[in-house]
Amino acid sequence: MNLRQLQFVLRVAESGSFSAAAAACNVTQPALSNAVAQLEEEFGGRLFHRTTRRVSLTAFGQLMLPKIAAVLTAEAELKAGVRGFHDPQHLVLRIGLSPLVDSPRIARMLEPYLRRNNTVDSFFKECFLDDLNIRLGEEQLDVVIRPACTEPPAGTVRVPIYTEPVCVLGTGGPAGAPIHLDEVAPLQLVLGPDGCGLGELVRCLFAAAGEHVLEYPGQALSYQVMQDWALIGIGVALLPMSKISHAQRAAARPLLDHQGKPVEVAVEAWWSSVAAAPPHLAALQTYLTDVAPSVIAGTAA
Amino acid sequence: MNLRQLQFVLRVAESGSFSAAAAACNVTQPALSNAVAQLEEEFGGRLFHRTTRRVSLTAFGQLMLPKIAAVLTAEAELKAGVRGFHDPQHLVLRIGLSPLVDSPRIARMLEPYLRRNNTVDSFFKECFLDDLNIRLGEEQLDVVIRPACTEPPAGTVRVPIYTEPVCVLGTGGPAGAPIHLDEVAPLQLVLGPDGCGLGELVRCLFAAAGEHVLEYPGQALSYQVMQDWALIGIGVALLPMSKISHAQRAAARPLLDHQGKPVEVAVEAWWSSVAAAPPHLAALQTYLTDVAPSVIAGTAA
DNA sequence: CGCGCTGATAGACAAAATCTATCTTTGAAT
DNA sequence: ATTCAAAGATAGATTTTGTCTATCAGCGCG
Repeated sequence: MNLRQLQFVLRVAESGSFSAAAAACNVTQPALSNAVAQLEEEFGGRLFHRTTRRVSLTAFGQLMLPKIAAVLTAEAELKAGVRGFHDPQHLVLRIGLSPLVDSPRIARMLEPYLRRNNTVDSFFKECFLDDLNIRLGEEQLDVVIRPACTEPPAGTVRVPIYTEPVCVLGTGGPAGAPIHLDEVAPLQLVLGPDGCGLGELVRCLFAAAGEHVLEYPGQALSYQVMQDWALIGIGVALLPMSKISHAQRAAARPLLDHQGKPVEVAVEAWWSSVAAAPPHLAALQTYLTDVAPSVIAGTAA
Repeated sequence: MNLRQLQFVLRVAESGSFSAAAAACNVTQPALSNAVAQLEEEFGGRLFHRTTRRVSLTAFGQLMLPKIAAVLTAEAELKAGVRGFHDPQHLVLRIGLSPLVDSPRIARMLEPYLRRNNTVDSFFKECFLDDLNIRLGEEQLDVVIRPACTEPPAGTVRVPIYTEPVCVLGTGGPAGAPIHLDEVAPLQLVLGPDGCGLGELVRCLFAAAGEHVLEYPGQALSYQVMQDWALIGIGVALLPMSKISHAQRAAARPLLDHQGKPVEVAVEAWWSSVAAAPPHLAALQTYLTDVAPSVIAGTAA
């Protein structure tokens, strides 16, 4: 038994003719004839009385026809469900954010997309990096925006969104003056909440420069606490500019790497390339790839 | 799409393994693997997440699985009809279920009946409440099992089957601790697929308590999605305990009404008192009335 | 009694499904 | 960290299935 045979039977019953049914199904008459005969063999009984002039349902056929139709209806509902999934009436966009990312900037970046797609409800969820990956994998989130410090799992698309300078607080040196990595390395570092990406970022940075990280044993529970600790001299804090409170921005010193270039944190959007993407998500992905960077940079409306 | 592919998908979902499913279907693993991949291509999205250690349904797969099962059930009914035509001893029992009911529990409840009446082939159909009523009226279903939230149409027999507690997810409060309706009322509610009975139930509940329902404008397409949304904080989800995934049962908080009593969903069996009942259906009706509640309660063998 | 219409049959060909063999990935155990 | 085993993916060969064209056979009509 297969769906095609059932379809053929239904069409023959509708049209009362094998030839007409074949034409309606875009197959030749022998193909349809064979298929029906094969099904009848499997069922152990004829579904149709055939004369060369007239085709009619047998008693058996009359009994089976509603059941055959039920199978095809269920198939149609399945197909409709597939289509409905790709074209849902209600559109939700679930965005996961690392605590490290500058969420106002992301909101600004998404504004044109959300304005154009005004039926889309967006929802932001801030979580640690591991959690972001898990939720992306489990399809609880559609897009994740996070620092680019590690490789994504296989089947992940990554698109750069923006970069911002990493600054140092608590060195005691001249406010706002750039500072080299090797000047920071001997100082004790105040680390932030683990898993947010900042710790990894700093460790990567130091490893790349061949420096050792001197970590303060305590762990600050928020970026604000890191700044407070840096202020009272427990150690120095490394933070992206956007996470430094306005009161202290002036004091923050841009970090330079061993080549004298500003150290930046690169923020990317990640999403799964294997999950089915309904149109509003596909549109978002295109938007993030093509438009978003220029919006962030301020070179587009 | 063909029936074989659908069968494969169902078996993979059941067994959680491509290899095991292949063995169960008497094909080699690559054959099954290809067939599923081909269906996924046709559907435009993955049905399963695969690692070499674990296979799990995607969100898309979770939505499509009931529809796939519906096609295969319809096919099985057709086959049963074919058998029944050739062998009138062969009897069919068609049971409609609201998505809200705990189908494993129903299967357990029916087991003694089916063991005693072993010439009866039973079929379960999951449909929305409206659909259940229509199909009962049209005699496409013999019995319907559904929540008791509305009055049945005239000429319907109703028999209580079981009740189960309604729980709340996503409140952020202490895991497992009972929570009052008036604590839930101010929170935004994530609603489930419309027509399944849950929405009606919740609205009845709140109306009875004189509370207003604050609905999240989006509509989750499955109970799993409701839980996902509750988990990421979009709102709180009200669900019968049996529909909460095992991983989250511990976190679920039993709902209490304004009198401090646990809120329960009452599940009933409905059938038409006017339709002629062949002996195997009459026996079922007696069984449901006299024996089933004690089987469910565990007070009978 | 042939004629025309319709469905069945036959053989060739093309498409698909399945098989065996092998590779790759992943999660766990050492 | 490294290794190992189990599970799914991939490749190429083979078989099966489905469809086509061409033709035959039966029924009803003039």
